[in-house]
Amino acid sequence: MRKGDFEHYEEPGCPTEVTVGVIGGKWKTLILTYLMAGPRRFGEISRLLPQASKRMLTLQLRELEEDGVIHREVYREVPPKVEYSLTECGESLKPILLLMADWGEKHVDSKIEALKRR
Amino acid sequence: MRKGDFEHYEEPGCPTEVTVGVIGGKWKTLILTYLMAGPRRFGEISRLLPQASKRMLTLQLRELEEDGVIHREVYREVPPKVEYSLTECGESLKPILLLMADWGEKHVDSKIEALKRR
DNA sequence: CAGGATCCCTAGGGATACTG
DNA sequence: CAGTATCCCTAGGGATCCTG
Repeated sequence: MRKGDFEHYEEPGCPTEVTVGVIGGKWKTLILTYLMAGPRRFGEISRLLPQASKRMLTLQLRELEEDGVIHREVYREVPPKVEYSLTECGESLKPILLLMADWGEKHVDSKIEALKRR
Repeated sequence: MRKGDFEHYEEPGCPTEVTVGVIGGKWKTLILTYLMAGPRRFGEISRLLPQASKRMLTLQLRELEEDGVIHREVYREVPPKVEYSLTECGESLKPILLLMADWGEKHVDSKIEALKRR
């Protein structure tokens, strides 16, 4: 089991915990958002998220894969090529991801103000 | 500015980053979800999230407050009483929170299976 | 009751080097 | 290109004690 992650699933708790467990990682929501537009190669995702190291990106992608929301397709070529895409389960997250993009767009200004205040 | 948090807001990036910045903390989504039902006292939230220490809860609540999604009402009584509630801005997150609860409910079983596999 | 302040530790994650 | 493997460090967070 992933450490600290949903360790008490015997007790129901709140269903939201499940969703947070899947998309709650540091970069996961952003990765999934970018994948909504279609499959992306590792390097593309890396360039879209310059703040995330390749190491972290790999780890987050592995967990998303384990949770069944993204698919990893390896093309055995030289040089190697790997494409990540949303699974059907991942597609079912679209409504959430789209609402999050909407909300962010509407509140970007006040968030920037909040950050400057600190 | 909060460390590591949206440090490059000069460059637009993805709007979703804003939303993740606000609700992306370890316990924030859960806190907000519980507050949807109405105001809650600190102790109540703490009991709803036994895994979170009081210290962490306080920190997360402060950030949610700074971001303007929750309101902190202090009743000057003995013993002290503090109630947290969603602001109007926080209420606007409801559609997202409700979708997340839905998604979690539908995928709780497969998530448990994924966890057992590890 | 609802935190604030300190001390302290570990595991999350960066940097670098290497490989199929 | 798309990772994996190591080393290494720091800051995130637990535990404890204190207070308005």
